[in-house]
Amino acid sequence: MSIDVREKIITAAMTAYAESGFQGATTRRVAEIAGVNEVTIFRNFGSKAALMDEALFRVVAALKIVEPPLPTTPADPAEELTRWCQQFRSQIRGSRALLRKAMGAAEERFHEMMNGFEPARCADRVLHEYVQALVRDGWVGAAILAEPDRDELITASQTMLIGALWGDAMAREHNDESLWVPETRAAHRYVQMFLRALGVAEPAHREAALAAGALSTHTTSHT
Amino acid sequence: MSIDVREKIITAAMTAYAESGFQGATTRRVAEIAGVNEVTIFRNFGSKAALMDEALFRVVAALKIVEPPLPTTPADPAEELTRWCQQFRSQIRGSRALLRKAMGAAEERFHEMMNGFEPARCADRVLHEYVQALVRDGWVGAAILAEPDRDELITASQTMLIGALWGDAMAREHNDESLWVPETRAAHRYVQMFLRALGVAEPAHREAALAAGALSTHTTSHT
DNA sequence: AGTGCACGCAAGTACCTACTTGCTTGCAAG
DNA sequence: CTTGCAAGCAAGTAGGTACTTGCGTGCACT
Repeated sequence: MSIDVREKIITAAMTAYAESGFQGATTRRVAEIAGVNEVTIFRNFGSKAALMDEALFRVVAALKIVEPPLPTTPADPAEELTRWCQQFRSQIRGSRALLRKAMGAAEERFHEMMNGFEPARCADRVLHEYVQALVRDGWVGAAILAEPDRDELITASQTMLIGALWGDAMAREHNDESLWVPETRAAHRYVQMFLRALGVAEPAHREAALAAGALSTHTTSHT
Repeated sequence: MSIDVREKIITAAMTAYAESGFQGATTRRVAEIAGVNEVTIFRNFGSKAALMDEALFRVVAALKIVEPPLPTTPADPAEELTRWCQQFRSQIRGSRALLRKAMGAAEERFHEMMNGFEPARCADRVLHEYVQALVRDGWVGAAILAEPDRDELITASQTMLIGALWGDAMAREHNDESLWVPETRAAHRYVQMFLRALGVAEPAHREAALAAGALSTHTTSHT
């Protein structure tokens, strides 16, 4: 049974789908790319829709979970977030062609899949938890904390960071180069502005601030 | 010739395209929606591709230009940007279904169209100019201006704002509600955090700062 | 009244699609 | 050696697609 015919077919389906979308990814083309007879597809998956569903599921699964995840207690926000954002961005970018098609063509299925994963491990949730930890551990600036609408402001900044990463991964080639930060430094810059908006200080400054103020790091560590 | 058959067909094409994409928008369905015979489509546009091209062109054109544009000299950044962002967001949102399909299916054509407009009036350019004006007129905080990479940081914050608006318009329904700022206040919040990241003060505070410093508003008004 | 013109209608062409059927071939375990 | 299973191959089915052709019909202008 060669190595595994199913695997070859699925990756071929991903390729074809990324090139031409669901309707454009003919069973003939998929078979050709996989180096397999067309009937083998139907014997293995039953129908084209079932095959594409499985292929799409895998892509979305690989997309939604960023490894390694953000730590539960921040130590160096700028460094940790930059690494995480770079990883997230490159995951999206790796499947951007397929994602563009799937967002439009398989709207219903795509929606289900995006919501159908263990939420706690999904990228946006992980970021949300991390930012909550930043607030809890006294990283966030007093100016933000004093705002009556601070929760909405924090949520907005998360949306902006995730939006920047998606936009960068998906639309960079659709716009003039001068409107983008060079790819190698992009994630770093987004994180810098994100932290600046939240008033998150450098680790050194935070130590000083915590020592001066009445707060201690470990009082809020449970619950 | 009724009112105008071409118009009816084009709007029908948009509807069908938004529902089912290029391949899914059958000439039969378009004809049915328009209340027109199928052959009339071919007599008027020659081919399905030509029709869809024209429909897509109109949508992209209406999308890329935000009216009213941002002023050339900022007076109240928070107010002006919020209004503009709300408008931009709702323009995207109005065509979000169609855009999702077009981004995937008509990738090549979509790319050409997005780049094919008078650049000076396009949304991202307009924002860019406005931010340059903010810097020029002394709105931006000293902390940012002191950074050696300030240009990249400013570019990054623009990307984040535009990314947030696109993400909000396109993906709001794909995620848990708790991860989003309520629709009515969303644009306002993005702008707040955008200005905070750039260190842009309230108009009142700026007056004071300008009076205290050596800068005057009109010295840098040309070139 | 008469002359175009734009549209409706019915039918048809050529092609591509997902999916099926019946049979052959190779290969691995008993 | 034989049995069974997974894949290849060739041909076919039923249906949908863009697009064409030929003809009838109503309406606007002169």
